[in-house]
Amino acid sequence: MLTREELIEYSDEARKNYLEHISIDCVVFGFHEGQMKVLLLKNIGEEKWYLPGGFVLKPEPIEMAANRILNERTGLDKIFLQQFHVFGAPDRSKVHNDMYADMLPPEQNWFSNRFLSIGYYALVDFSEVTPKADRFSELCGWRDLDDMPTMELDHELIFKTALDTLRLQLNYQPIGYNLMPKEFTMPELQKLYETILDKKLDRRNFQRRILAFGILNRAEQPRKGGAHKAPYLYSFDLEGYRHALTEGFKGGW
Amino acid sequence: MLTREELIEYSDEARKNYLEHISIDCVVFGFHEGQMKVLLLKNIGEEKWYLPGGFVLKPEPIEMAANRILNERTGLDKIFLQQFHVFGAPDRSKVHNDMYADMLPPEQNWFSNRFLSIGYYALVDFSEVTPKADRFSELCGWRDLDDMPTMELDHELIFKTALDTLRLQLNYQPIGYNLMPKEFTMPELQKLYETILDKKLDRRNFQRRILAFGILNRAEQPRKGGAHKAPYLYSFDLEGYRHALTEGFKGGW
DNA sequence: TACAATTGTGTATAAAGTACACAATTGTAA
DNA sequence: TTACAATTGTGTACTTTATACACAATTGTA
Repeated sequence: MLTREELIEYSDEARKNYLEHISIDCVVFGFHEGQMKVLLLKNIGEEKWYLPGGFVLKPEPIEMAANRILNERTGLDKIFLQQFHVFGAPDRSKVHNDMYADMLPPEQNWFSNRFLSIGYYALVDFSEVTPKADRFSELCGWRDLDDMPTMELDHELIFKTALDTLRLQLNYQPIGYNLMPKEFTMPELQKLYETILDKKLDRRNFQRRILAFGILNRAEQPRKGGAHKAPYLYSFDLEGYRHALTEGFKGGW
Repeated sequence: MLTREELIEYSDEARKNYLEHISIDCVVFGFHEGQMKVLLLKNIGEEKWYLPGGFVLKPEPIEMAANRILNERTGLDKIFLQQFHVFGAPDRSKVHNDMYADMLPPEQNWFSNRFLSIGYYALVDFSEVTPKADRFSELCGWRDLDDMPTMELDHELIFKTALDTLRLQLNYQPIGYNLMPKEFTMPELQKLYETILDKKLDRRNFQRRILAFGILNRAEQPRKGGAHKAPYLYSFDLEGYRHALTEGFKGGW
């Protein structure tokens, strides 16, 4: 929550620098210890959760805006980003419209604007992220996919749409290069797929299918030290991966 | 091209009614006599082609805006629309920015704005469309998919992205209900698929596969009068079709 | 040293996709 | 009237992909 003076300053700055009526919201997926995670922000002093988001600078490509916004939250530089939908209901920013409504007249108040939000989802390497809160939030951090809090505005819809899109893309694109560490075992990769899809897959059939895609390289040496039989280590074959990204897996027709 | 007076009037009206920085562009697909068609506009007195487009009214849901814009061009009421991408390069509206640049100062000139364009594609019944030009264009009409002219702005990119999206959706969604007349023959439907995909399909395998989707009903009587053997008539089974639309065809995983 | 947990690999069966052939219908030209 | 070309309806063999399931090997622990 801003004071009146802060609101004036923020509004003036925003109007000067950002495109009006346009915002960006990001669903950042990470994967850690067999759990799919999403990056969320929590308001100062309130149980109000949000997706990380921001605005587009007047001369800035929207893709770059999404990158900049996420760079501020994660410290990451080159982020795998996928635009997936625009959310354009007229009342979607109503909560924010009302929040500061009596502090400042609408023509001066940035938060009185109607915003269309461009949704991006990001796949990031969990271990390389250092979550940083923004000026409105006391907390920026990971939440488990199966333990998401209630979110403000239409952020639950945005999140759900992102997840649906990700699940769909699993059918014709490789996933994992941006989510897994350099080297990983087959069961670890399978866990990623199972978490995204929220269902169990057959271990043997998964291995055959994934290998048939031709996007993995097997290391010579298996991982040692752990309990149980030492599993082989795999890494993504960048050439095959990129090819699969552009060409897609299966023709369908 | 507008006169200075018209530009002033247009700009003032636009600023009053529309959300700034946001536009909508539509790729309207129709199918007629075995040819896929796209609805295009041509500027008055110039060989400049555009996709039909428009702006979003201040209190209007974007989906409704797209519907309104297309209703004005086609006369159609309930249009199958699919949002597919936002085009947000800063220089994408440069041609328009420059066009009226010396007529009016930027802060008053609507066309000096940067616009992000939300891309929608539409599938419509060719025979029910009555193309109507807008105030900037002398001509609104169909062009064959394989005979598209060079287009202005980034409209070629928008068109190409729409077509790619449509081809992708063919793999997990039924297509045709919005494009075909009530009754049609199997070869006619096959032609639609072949046109979209730009490749030949095997007649017998196509029939089996399409029928297996469970979205077609066969009429009792075949079509008569034509040359050659009388083909059966089919219509879409609305229940099955809707089910396939929401559920998708094949799981993949 | 037996055991539980986990990994690697193979095989039988079902389903889906692909390639291809032949018979039936209809208007047209001889 | 009849042969013919064009087109439609249907079926079958073969290949590829997907699914279900079993057993042997490895590793730390009790």
